[in-house]
Amino acid sequence: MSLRNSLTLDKQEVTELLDNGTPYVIRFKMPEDRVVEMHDEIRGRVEVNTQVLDDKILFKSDGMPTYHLANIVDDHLMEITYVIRGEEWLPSLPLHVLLYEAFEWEAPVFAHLPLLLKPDGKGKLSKRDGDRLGFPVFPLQWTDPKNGEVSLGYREDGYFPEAFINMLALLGWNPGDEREFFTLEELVDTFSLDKVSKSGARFDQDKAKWFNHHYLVDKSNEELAQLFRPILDEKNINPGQKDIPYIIGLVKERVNFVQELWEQSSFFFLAPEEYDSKTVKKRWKTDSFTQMTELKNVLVQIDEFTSENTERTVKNWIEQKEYGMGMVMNAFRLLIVGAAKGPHLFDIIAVIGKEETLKRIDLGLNILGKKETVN
RNA sequence: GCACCGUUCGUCUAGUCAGGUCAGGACGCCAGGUUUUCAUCCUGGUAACACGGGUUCAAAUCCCGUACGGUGUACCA
Repeated sequence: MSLRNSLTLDKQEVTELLDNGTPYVIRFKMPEDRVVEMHDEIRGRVEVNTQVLDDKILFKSDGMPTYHLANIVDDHLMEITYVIRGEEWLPSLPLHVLLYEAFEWEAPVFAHLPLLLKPDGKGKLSKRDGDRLGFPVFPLQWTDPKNGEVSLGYREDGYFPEAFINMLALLGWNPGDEREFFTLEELVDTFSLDKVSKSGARFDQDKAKWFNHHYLVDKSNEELAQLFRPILDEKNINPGQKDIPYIIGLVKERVNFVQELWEQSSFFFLAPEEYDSKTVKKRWKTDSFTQMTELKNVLVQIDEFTSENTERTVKNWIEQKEYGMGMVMNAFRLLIVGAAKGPHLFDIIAVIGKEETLKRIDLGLNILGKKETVN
């Protein structure tokens, strides 16, 4: 089967068709049998025989150039020296090289980057995979102007720009040593095409989270407090005199994202509304009611309600009474936090203050009551 | 189908060009330690050279083949 064009038609037919305004395209006449030698910065020498290439369309029937032509002309005019693009363009490279050659233009250096693969299964990552698996594939949230479809973005998911960039840079590239944290500036200095790997890289959400955790912990408490404040507003929390940066400092190592800060710090602002049933079962024992009642009396007498002071006093009391440290502290934590989580308990009660601490003990004592028997 | 590209722990990868330490690191996972809880943190562990030939004293590394995978094969980019 051959093309019906100026090469296969005789001159008169061609003129006739042209005069009649018959739509036509302009193609690149591919050399018959030639081995095109190309160089890719990442893959090295690549060869392909023109026999397997067809006469590509350069101008569409509407007169507009195709990507292939426009790309070469545009890059040449802009004096582009490096073309760095995804591996899916590699099969088009011979055409592009031949086009530069036909124009007698100097071709730029080409580098074809490995593809980002979907986390499960095979194939390159697509927007649909993100929607399906619940993670973003775009750096920023994006709305398709055509159909209004919204795609998730890493920024909107709570990833820091520096964490995202760091994570992405290491997908398909590495510095050749064991460093793995890079600022943008360091990447600019360190990145080189010859360290780019050839095979596709699968995105790993766990590692992305780990990067974010690293950068989050690295940020100052003040900066994180600024980011956390809108969340408090949203929850209608009035922090009063509470030192938000200090609180952030106590909990930031336990989270990967700013938005997770709330569930790790809500008890600094609100008394428990319910008590985690598993923790109750495990930590609220027969003696707990009595011990907590006694503890309350101990705490009432402390004037300087600092972390160090309450800790010393409470521990002395526990030793004196020969109660179990774990026994008392876990029950105490349950009353203050409502669950078996959170930072150093004495730090927590120092923040919420003596009055609130006593209130929460009363509240818990009322709700949990006295456990009569051990089952 | 054809062409091109690729293939080291579950994942990201070092090592391959200039063959020669029990194949190294990180994430994850597991165990132990620290701790009043959870998390962090520390220590340890788990786990890979796709397969088959060849070259060589010696192959993850060089050569050939096979398998598998990816991409491309649009008047898209």
